[in-house]
Amino acid sequence: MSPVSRLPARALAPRRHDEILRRLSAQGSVSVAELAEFFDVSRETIRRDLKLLSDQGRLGIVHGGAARFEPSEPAMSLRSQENAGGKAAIGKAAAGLVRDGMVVFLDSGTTTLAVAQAMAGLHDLTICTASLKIALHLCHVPGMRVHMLGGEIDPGEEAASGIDTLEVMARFRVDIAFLGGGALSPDGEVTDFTRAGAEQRGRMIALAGKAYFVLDSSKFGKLTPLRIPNFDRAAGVVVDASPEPALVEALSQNGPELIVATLM
Amino acid sequence: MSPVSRLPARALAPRRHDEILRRLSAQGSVSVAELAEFFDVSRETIRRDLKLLSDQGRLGIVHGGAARFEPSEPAMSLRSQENAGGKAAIGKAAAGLVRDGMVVFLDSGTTTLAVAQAMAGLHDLTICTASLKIALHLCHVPGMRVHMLGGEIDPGEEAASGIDTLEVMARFRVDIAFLGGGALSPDGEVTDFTRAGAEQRGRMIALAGKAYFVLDSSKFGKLTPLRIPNFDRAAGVVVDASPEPALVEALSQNGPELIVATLM
DNA sequence: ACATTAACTGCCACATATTGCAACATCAAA
DNA sequence: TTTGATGTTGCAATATGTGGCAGTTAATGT
Repeated sequence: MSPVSRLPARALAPRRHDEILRRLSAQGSVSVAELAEFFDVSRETIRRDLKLLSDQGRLGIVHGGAARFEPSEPAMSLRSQENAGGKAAIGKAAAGLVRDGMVVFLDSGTTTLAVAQAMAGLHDLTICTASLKIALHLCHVPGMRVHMLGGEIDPGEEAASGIDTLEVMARFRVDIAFLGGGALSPDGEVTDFTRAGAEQRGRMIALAGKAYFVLDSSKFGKLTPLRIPNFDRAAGVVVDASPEPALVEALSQNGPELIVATLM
Repeated sequence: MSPVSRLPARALAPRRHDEILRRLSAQGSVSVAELAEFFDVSRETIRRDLKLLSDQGRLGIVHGGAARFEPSEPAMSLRSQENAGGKAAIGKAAAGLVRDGMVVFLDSGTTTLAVAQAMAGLHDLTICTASLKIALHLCHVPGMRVHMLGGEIDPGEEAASGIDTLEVMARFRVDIAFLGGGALSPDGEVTDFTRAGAEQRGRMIALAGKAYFVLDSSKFGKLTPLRIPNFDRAAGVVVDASPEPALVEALSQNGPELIVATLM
């Protein structure tokens, strides 16, 4: 019988392996049938791939597919934080705004860390961050290039800041930025604790194609002293619960879109 | 589409190499067939191009094409467990060379991480490092200022490297530096795996008041391809077991002092 | 400008690797 | 136990890799 028609462009073996590992870290498990269809190869080929990766100790084979060994270690660091569910929802919604191939800036903070963890399923991203934990986490996700911004480390944030950070940041062409913040003030603006932080975030709004703030609901009532420059030019604010109507109204006047994320 | 993507039917060799690398960094992998058709040259020619670029260490060849270089090395988390006792001894001895108030450079690697952990008792240090884990660990130790060097993150090392790293590094006045290495060769020199690594370490020897290599005994017999510039100007080599007499002799001829650390 | 040299390229033959197919063994759930 | 899906293995087909060789092209020196 004549062999099946060969597709002109076929994924190279290592490409498949990367994708398999990426799906694993995103979904926790993969099935042979699903992968075979996705790559348009036979199931045997997929099984051979899985066997190979299993021999390298990078996954475990189960009947019907494969599963990862370490049950999401990253989630651990999040669970210790408060409002973990809300942050996860924000992370998922934020990751949904990202397209393959983009250059992404991730600010420091626990909410942006949740965004980082939700991006495991995406391809070919260039990540630019000043956060040690985000860099450490994302550098192990296949197909992501991580650029760490250098500078003095702030122990509270576990992130770099200062002259070097600002300087190098400006050299990136950033498609989308996710920024943290100190509070969502009653007049519909995101505000910050420190002068340096507000300045850095304002700068990033100007640099990035689109800039989103990610804030969980614990930041709603609060007041912090510094407004963020260029706030009206931000693309949106992603939150995990709907704020008071007055706040929503005020925010809509300012410009940025309000995105309320829910768990599924 | 990018305006760069149009090329004459036939391009000179260096032009092809540029385009290949461009596609590689954009797509993660390239196939021989696809490139041959695009440049309108034979597959052999493309393979020769890839071989050349591979010899320069700029990509990795796989069956059917080439992929971005990600040598599937044993993860750092695995390596750190090997010879833990020896590394701890080295760390303690190395920390003993540091005085309060110094500016300390710490290279990436598992042995230098042990040095970082052993420095907990010291005060008023300024730490300069490219390693994410070292920065994350030391930033929580009271009385230490940590400066993270930025750059592209190498997943295997969990550390920054590249242009930005070298550039910023040079701005520090470093009192003492602790460097890793790939191997301690039989002729009494420390050698390295990669061009970039050797260059960065050689640069640091020149910059630091005193530079010490820290190498555990598993690195003794090995051979790696690149010598480290300025090695004779290093202050010493800290190890956890006495190497063969011939190696000791060779090392003493080269200059650096040999320091054998023991667990007490 | 000319000649010489070195490098590049394509073609060929042969070695190797990857993949799909088919037959058979195993597993898991009803 | 039955049944459908999944895993395993040998084999053949196709794609890819390698080295030698000859023709061509670019680079260099005179």
